[in-house]
Amino acid sequence: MSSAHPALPAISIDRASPIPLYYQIAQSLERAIESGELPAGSRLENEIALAQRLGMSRPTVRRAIAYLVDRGMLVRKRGVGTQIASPKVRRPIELTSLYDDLSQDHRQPYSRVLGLEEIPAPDAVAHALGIDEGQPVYAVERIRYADDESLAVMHNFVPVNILELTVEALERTGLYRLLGDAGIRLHMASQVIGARSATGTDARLLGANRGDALLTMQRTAFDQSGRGVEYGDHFYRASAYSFEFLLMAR
Amino acid sequence: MSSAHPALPAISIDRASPIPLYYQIAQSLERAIESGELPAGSRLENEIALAQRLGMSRPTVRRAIAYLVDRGMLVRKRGVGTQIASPKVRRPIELTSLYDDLSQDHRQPYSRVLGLEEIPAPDAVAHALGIDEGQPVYAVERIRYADDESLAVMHNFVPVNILELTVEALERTGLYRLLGDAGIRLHMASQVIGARSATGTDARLLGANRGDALLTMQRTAFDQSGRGVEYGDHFYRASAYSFEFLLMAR
DNA sequence: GTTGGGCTAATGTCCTGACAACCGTAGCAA
DNA sequence: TTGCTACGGTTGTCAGGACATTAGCCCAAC
Repeated sequence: MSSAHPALPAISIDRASPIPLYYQIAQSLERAIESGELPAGSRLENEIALAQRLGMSRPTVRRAIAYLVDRGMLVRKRGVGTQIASPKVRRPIELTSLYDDLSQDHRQPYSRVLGLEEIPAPDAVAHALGIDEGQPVYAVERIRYADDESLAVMHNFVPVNILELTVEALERTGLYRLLGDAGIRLHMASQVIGARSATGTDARLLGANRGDALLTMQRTAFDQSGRGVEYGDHFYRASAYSFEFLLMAR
Repeated sequence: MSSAHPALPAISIDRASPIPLYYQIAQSLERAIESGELPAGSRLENEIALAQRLGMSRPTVRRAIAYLVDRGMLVRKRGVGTQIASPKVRRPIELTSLYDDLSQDHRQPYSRVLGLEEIPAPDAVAHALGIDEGQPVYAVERIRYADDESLAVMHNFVPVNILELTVEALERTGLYRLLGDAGIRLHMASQVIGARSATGTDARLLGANRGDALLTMQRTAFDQSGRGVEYGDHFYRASAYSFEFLLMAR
């Protein structure tokens, strides 16, 4: 039941811009899809026609489309055409989302720094980050609150040569923002998620009860060159927190 | 410290094969990397040289490299070159892994089917899958064991028009294998992971104790056209199970 | 009614060629 | 010694073309 006449989205291209043409096309299409100008399920123009209409080559248009297919916004079927994917599947995966999804809620996130020191990397941390044992790392202990309710206890380890950490900066903007500001772009993260019951110490830190269910996560984040940038070991009040994310096949 | 003379991996190409050239190159390179012929950190030949040596065009070689960069096996830096990524970051994300990672262990997985029936889709299930409420779906309840130890209780819902389910098939090969055999290729999955304490019923099913920490997961899986294929609501003994996976940025 | 062939339209693969942008380094000049 | 510049090497972008492969449809033949 897709429309027989594919809509012709308005695509503005600036050939003088340093932004690559394929990326400009992709963004224009993305906007048209998000705005509903190209409704889910409808067909996109075929590559040849689109290329001609925009006055550029087919490979460039193909690359733009491939980019959007890769993030799940479009679906291509050989011999058939290209369709706009359903909104359900459109969400991109964000590395930071596991961390900072709070700020997208209406709740006000806040982190209190319990401790910040420079220590030789413990074995487990060094191994995860791929650095030598004993190399100096920052060790940070924080409690995360949302609306005065304690949510999580977070332990982070960052090699000192990555960036400089201060209590003020950590409480102001959060660790991942600081990494980004230092020019470190995260590429992938290895995660382990589990659960356990709260010990007395856990409970006291979180203001919870002994035996309450906790959600635990260990994560190692790598930058684009594969260098280990941060190792974290956290636990969350299960009654107040859950992880939500998309996994892509392959 | 990368080698000044990049190694020249043996790459066998069959131009008569229906397998795309870029994919043949990518697989050859992948084998060379996995085997250690191309050690982590070493530099790859530059695109031009590689293309000439293989007797094919630069775009084809570029596509092969892009494929491997995308799955984290290679790291490219403009103006510098292409390096083999560290093994830590090399593992691809597998949708099935959250399900079937047990078989990669030495432990013997086994699922017992407690119930299999055809029911009208409950609201939550229909909403997750993007189908109309009341549409017929299979409802499966299973217990997963590993070495006679109960691990998880799994509830799955699959639209009946996707494939035919039987108790025998489910106990023989597992749901995801059945979906694959039916020609359904999973594309992405939305997941929510949380934790809670076991109720009396939970404990009885799992052979655990009331109040034990449980790891919970709800997942909706979509095929390549964005069609909802399976919804699952599971809980695991936290002492025996954890989720491990890689997240890629973007 | 069913099957099979052929046509059409669309995406998939691959080629050649050209230029741009970027990184590191070597060399030169202040 | 320090800082700037120029250059070589490498990946990034884009054009235009050719042919292959696939899915869906219509229609003829059985």
